[in-house]
Amino acid sequence: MDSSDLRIFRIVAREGSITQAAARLGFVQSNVTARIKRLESELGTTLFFRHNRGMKLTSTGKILLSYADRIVGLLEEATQALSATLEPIGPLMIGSSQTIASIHLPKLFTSFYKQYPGVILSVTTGDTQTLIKKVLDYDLDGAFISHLCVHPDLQSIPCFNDELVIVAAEGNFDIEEITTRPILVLDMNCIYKEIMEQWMRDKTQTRPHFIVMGTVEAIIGGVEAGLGISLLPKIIIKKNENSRKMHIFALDSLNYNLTTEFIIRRDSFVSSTLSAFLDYIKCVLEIDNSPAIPKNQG
Amino acid sequence: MDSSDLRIFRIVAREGSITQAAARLGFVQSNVTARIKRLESELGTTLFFRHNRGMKLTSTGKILLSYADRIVGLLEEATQALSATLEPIGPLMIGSSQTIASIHLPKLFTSFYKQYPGVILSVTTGDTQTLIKKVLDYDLDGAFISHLCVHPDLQSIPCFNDELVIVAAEGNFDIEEITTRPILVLDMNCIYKEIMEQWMRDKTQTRPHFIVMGTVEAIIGGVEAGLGISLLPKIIIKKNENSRKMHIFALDSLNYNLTTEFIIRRDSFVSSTLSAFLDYIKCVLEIDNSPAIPKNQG
DNA sequence: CCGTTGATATCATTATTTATGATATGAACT
DNA sequence: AGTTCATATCATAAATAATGATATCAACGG
Repeated sequence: MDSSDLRIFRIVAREGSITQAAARLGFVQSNVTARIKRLESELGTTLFFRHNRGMKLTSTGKILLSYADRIVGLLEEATQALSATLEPIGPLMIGSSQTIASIHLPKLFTSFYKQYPGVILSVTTGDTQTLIKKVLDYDLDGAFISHLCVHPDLQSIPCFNDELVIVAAEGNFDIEEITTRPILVLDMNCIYKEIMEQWMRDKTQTRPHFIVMGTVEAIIGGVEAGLGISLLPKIIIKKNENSRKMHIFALDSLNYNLTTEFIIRRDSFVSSTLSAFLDYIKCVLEIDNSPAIPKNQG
Repeated sequence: MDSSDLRIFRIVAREGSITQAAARLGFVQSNVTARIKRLESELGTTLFFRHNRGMKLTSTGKILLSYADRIVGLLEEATQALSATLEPIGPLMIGSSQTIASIHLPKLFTSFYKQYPGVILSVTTGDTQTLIKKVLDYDLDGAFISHLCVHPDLQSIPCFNDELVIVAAEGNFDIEEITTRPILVLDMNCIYKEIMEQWMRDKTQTRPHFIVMGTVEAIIGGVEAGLGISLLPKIIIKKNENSRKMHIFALDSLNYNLTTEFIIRRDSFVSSTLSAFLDYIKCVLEIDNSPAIPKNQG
């Protein structure tokens, strides 16, 4: 039994006539007759009494009519409910730390854009405080930040979990030695600087010397050239491991992993583009967190 | 949007994979892909995020899934509910007065039998009291009687409404004269005798003389031969008006019309054959009572 | 008695829709 | 680079639905 059968059945039941129903449906009479007969034989019951003035529902038919009404009603309601949700079109302003922008966003944005080609994406990089302010000021729809954010007007979705490693120039294998080197950071507010500061405090008595490099690429270049050491997501190094001349030290502290979360305003109107983006990142995260490919149901 | 689309959609949503869903449905993967894509384009929304491990519902898709579950559930429930109602097969014992049996039952039984060829119909004629007793004794499933029946164990459905007329031999046009004639009746308990008795009491002072003829055809023959007068449903006379040599007098009393009702036991199990028959006569009555062929809805 | 009307049923044919099979594409993992 | 495991595409085959012509059947009217 199919909903198209029920649609036809309903009209026949209401019109009390196959001919009338066919006219109403824009079908030929024989087709409607055949559909009704097929429905009856499929269900193994008589749905109509045939008489020379048309068709009249049997009690079985009346039962089916009540189901048919509910089913067709739900189908229409569903169509209504879904056609209301329009495909997202328009700008979507996302903020991000530089590291996240270079590690995670290219892939994420590529697949998101493939799904929603009408969305005009733009990424603004900056330090955590700047990004939070822009989100609060409605300059950004949302931002990826690596601090835990507890602002009352913001809500956050944990997104990425990156292993952080200390990197040093090739040949610098002595962890004690490298702690004396300057530390290359993006800016004076970045989370990597804070973590390094904390770590150095625990490890050594000396106050670390920071050099602000401005971009991730500049930091990597500086490390390779032996200017200093730095703290970076492991994945950034692994990506082009072969072409890089760096040594990796595992960071043996509690801040070994860095969680990045996506923040949005708690109150504001959620645009269709942002809504789609939120959906999308939630979906991607579920996939990435899923333990393995579930093999089941033979 | 069709229920078959929803059935496929549901499996894909649950399996999280078109390939798996196709396997489960016994379809080829490309078909499922096409159906889902068509559904999406028909609704104008994206129902799934595609990723390299399969498909994941969007929030729009989740909404549709909840509708799909309800719709498919109702379809299954309907199938269940209807397949339980078996086609009636077996004997159906009906009682009837002779007049009703000859006027109404041939047509009624013909069309009923056409609808339910598995039902083995049988008619028992008799007077009202005998029929009532047989129904109460479970010897008959039901009976057409022309008395108002108020027995506590019986319920009744009004069925036919027949105009009664007094008939006399051709040439007997004087109403005063014919009241002196004997009255031909089926039996001493029949309703026609009672009505005539009442009418004669109002009309004349003389006590009427009744002759029991046993069958309707015998009465008609007796009237034609000038043996006496009788009271019969007008339709019986009209049926073969041309071939009969009788005169019709309208009965000018309150019993002008005779109502026939179908009685059944109130309590007993209603067999599928009886249930179908009840349904059927209710339907036929609605048709006959309907004022005209309803013309509507352009 | 016979033809007309107004309904459903049947059936061969056509049109449309659905399913298939082969192949392309694409991302992740090795 | 190659393998694996997904979805997407496309020409074609198979199944299903719609059509048009015709049959049937009961009621009605002349």
